[in-house]
Amino acid sequence: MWRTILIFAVALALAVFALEWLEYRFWARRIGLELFVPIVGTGCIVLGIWLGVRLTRQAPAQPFERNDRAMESLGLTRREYDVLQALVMGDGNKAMARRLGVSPNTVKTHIARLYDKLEVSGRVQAIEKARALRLIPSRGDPASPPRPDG
Amino acid sequence: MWRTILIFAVALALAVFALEWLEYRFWARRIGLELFVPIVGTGCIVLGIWLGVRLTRQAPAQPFERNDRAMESLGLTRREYDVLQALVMGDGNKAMARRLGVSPNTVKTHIARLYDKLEVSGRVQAIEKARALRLIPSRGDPASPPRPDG
DNA sequence: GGCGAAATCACCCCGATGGGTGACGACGGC
DNA sequence: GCCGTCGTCACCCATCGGGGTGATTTCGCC
Repeated sequence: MWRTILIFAVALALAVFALEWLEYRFWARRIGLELFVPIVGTGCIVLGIWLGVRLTRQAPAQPFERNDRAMESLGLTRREYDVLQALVMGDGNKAMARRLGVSPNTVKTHIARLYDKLEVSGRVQAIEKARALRLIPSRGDPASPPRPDG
Repeated sequence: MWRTILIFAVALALAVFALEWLEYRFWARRIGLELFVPIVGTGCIVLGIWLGVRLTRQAPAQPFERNDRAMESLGLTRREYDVLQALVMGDGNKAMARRLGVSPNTVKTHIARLYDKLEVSGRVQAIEKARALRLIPSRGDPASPPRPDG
């Protein structure tokens, strides 16, 4: 909000200086006030629209960043995060085991720890909570950028 | 885009009429051009910002409309949609039965039909597909407006 | 070398879940 | 009246999923 006001003030000052630079008094007498004021108004409206668009567009284009703060506060390990991602695919434990190249029993262990740390019971709730904590992207989120740690 | 231009033109015309109504020539002479033009400019910039905000904020805030076309092409019945909604909550069959006021066996029947129609197997996949078809809102979607048949 | 965390796997138990079949009442359309 | 759909419920059965315990290996760290 304060940023908005600041930028607005700066833009206004710039506009005034620009008008001064254009010797607006001369032009106002030359072409007449009836034409000059609408011209200035048009320019200011365009400037305002640009400002408004500029200031309000920022939220929609976030490409999903994993909430690492929540990651470590929960103490999620690498492997638990792996099974979380496999969980989202709708895999059964057996399919997850194949995907991760481990035994189904191992998958079960990781899932149990995952439920424990997320304080949920059941796959659906786990996915729901993981999305709420932004550990994994929600439907419609843009593709996540590649990250060095995987 | 055309709507933008139209609204812009209308707003500009309104501004001109407003200035006319205020007898701007009188005021321009009265308080001086150096003050009058910035005042008009300020007003126009505010108007422009309002327009810009107004015009750009509507695409991201679509309040989720259920895809009724998919609903009927799948042939989902009322009750099947009910269990779908309960499914999203992460309920077990027993909890769903309590929520809907029917027997767990009935819930199982509806769920089986639901899986059949959605061509999935398992709760997670069902929710995923339902979201993809926009039968139910995704995480982060605004609350759905009340619907007479909903 | 010792320690702890992480990862792996096995086993048990039992309730939950998915798949299938059959049945009954209600309701609307022909 | 007959038929199809919907909603409801019951039963069987096989598998899956969640909870718990215990064990081993691997790895980094002190």
